[in-house]
Amino acid sequence: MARARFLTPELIVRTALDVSDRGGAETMTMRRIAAELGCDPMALYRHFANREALLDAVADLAVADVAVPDSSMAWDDRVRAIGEAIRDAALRHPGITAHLAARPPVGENGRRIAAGVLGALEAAGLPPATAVQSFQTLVAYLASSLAMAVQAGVRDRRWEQVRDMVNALPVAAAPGEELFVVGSVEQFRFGMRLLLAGIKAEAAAVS
Amino acid sequence: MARARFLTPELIVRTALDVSDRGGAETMTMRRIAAELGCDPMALYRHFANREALLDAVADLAVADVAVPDSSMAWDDRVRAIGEAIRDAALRHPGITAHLAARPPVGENGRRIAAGVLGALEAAGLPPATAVQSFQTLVAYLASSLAMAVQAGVRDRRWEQVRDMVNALPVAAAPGEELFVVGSVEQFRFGMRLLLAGIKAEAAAVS
DNA sequence: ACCTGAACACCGTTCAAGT
DNA sequence: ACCTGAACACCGTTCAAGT
Repeated sequence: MARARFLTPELIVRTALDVSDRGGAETMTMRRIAAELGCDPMALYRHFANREALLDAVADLAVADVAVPDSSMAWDDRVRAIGEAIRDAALRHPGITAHLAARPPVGENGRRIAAGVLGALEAAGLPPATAVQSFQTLVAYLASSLAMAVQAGVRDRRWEQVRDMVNALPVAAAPGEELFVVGSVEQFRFGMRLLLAGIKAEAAAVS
Repeated sequence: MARARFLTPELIVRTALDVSDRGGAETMTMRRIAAELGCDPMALYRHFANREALLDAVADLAVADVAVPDSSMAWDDRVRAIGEAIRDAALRHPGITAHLAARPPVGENGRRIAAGVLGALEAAGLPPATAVQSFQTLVAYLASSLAMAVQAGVRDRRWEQVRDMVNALPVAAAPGEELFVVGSVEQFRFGMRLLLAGIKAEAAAVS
């Protein structure tokens, strides 16, 4: 093995995301990533303080290809588009989604996307303080939705318990089962609709 | 040590929550819980299939004292009250909150609370399918909010990065910093307000 | 029937050493 | 300057054995 300093943060992060894409969250260990790179586990600590810092960078990379629409698009369509793009990114990289959901990424891409959402909310006519609060609410909803979408995607006995519990709730009349699927796109869009309606009400109250 | 079968699921779960309350999530290991009980780690596996199953039970116990208001209370006040009670429970048991947020509890208490929320949503005049979708949206929002409330509560250098990122977002005018606090009660209530406004709009569209 | 103990196959990370 | 290797202090869980 060449001893040249071939190790860069970018290469480590890309390799870690690769490992996670192939084997899931639990395979993304310092030892496994190092093995993939052909280096000693401890070499990674030259570039990241610890495992969490590395996972932060991986989470930010996972949302790298989330596009932020420009202001020619209506503000609510912008928010919807960004939300769907983040959800798609999470489904493409399920192994890092739990980390993504647990802590909003504060790296380059996280900040870029956050600025896009906040811009849309200000275009909605919200005063800055309300825009930031709405932004935070959207982040909270998104985070859980990503995690749920991924968990619903894997065939998981444990997650089916949640779906079964929701289906067993006492409702007056039983609609089609497809509506009850936890983590589905339809469910995701319904939640976005509620939040956007709430934001519109805030904007209307101001103007 | 007495060899009598003193070990029960209830005692194990209560002890685990105790350990978590005192030392946080990372101290809640099979080995540590067993040490606290004065038994062998493997004795726990006689009552729980694995660590995840045990944590599920601990999460359900953590929301045991969340009260569900009866139907004399207005439906939206009921939803708000349950939300705040769950948030309070999470803050009282921060060590299990990440698990609680990652997977809605499907135990006795989880089902009881779920039925309470769903009852309130039907009282709002939503048709069953919409009520279930609204319920799921509330669960998603709540889950993230709990995790964020707990993370904001601990003095955590990493979490401060998130707050700093939000504060650094380009807004037209800078409001008071207290509005920007990620995980605050005010922020939590604002999100509930958005969702309840959205649910009211759904109910109005039906009637 | 219920609990134990040793063992397996891992972890993240520290520290002293190599080149 | 950068990487290595052994070691530390842990994990969850399997399996065969004890009483």
